[in-house]
Amino acid sequence: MENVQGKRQLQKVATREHIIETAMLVYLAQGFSTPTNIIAQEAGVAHGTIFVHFPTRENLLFHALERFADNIGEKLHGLSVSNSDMEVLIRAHIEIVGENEAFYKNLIREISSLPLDTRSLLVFLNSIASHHFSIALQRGIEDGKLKKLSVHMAYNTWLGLIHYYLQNSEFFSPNGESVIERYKDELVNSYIDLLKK
Amino acid sequence: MENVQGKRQLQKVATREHIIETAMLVYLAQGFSTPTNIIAQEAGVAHGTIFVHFPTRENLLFHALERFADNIGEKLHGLSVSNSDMEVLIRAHIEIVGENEAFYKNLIREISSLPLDTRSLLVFLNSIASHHFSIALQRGIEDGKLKKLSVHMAYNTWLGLIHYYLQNSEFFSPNGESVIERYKDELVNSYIDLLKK
DNA sequence: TAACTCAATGAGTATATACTCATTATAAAT
DNA sequence: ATTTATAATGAGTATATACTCATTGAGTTA
Repeated sequence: MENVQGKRQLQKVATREHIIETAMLVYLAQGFSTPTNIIAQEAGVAHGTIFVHFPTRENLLFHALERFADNIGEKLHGLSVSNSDMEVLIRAHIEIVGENEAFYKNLIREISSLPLDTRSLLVFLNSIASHHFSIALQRGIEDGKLKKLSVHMAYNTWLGLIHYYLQNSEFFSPNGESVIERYKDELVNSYIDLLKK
Repeated sequence: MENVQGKRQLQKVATREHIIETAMLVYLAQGFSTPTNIIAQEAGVAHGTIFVHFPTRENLLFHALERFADNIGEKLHGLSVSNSDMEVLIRAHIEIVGENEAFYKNLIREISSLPLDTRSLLVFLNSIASHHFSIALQRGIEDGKLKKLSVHMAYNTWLGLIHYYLQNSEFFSPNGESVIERYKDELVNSYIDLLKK
């Protein structure tokens, strides 16, 4: 009976899981370069236990980030359901970003210090959003509502704007309030203004 | 005779100067978090010599960044001379960014790990550019060439776009070529398209 | 010339942090 | 019941790096 797992194996899986989940929480609060000893402490395990389950710090980071990316990726896929109108789409998009603001903020700030394999996770997320964006822009152009613009540049402008606010969030929201929550209407409205004929 | 300086004092000033200039070069090539021992090595002085001239690593960093900011700030002031046309202005602006691409790239990537006093340097640079931008936008709106837009949002959109390309430069220019050189026309043209009625 | 001052040196200290491994306690197998 | 396998431990190791300080040797002053 191959599937029967003893207490040992179950415990091992549970510990690994617990470490990943703790790491995700700690990364949100303290950034992705939080040392392994802090994560061990928060998880209530010995420092060495981390390395029983993950060969390196980067490996743990990768698994935690992958899980974030999976969650958000699923939400982004859902954008397609009914949104071919640009304004509706980017409003839904910024809503998702807002729900994961801590993740995006840390990712954007630290991405250049992250290992290469983790960077591809952001590329993956962007490519999902990009696809829906492309369809909505084409539609808007065909309907004569939006300017004829390069999809590529229009999308990068939108991402650039959001990233700029996330990266400089203490400047825009000095008290630690959510930047996206505070500026989403202004961001969506002024971006749509730019796209309109 | 107060101004007479002996060999000693001259030497000290020269060494300090040499360390700052070396640091500027090294920072451009290796990023602003290059360790002090590397800078000492490149400057051909002992590691301890760094701390004869600067109390902390951050202090050296501050002096080097301040010098970058002064140089660029002067160029940015020059934008005012003849540019009240938006397209001319942002083309001149991106030209200056391109001339200092390595500096901007490192600054944008590492700014969240830099000490607070150095961040104000970027705020300072942006406020100079922002002033010229504001004038050009008002002019364009009054002339009926540009949409009525919030100066603030229009400027942040432009900066966001440039920062996005700088931050993701290996993605846009995988071979290490200058991103700004390669994309400046496309960036200026598509941004101006967005502003036009 | 002798005494003194100080810029520069570089070996040494302090700290942070990733990762190792002998040991332990408990589950599993005999 | 005894032996074996292994999850977890935590003290220990290795490395990076900011910063210190006693020492040196050349410049300055008396």
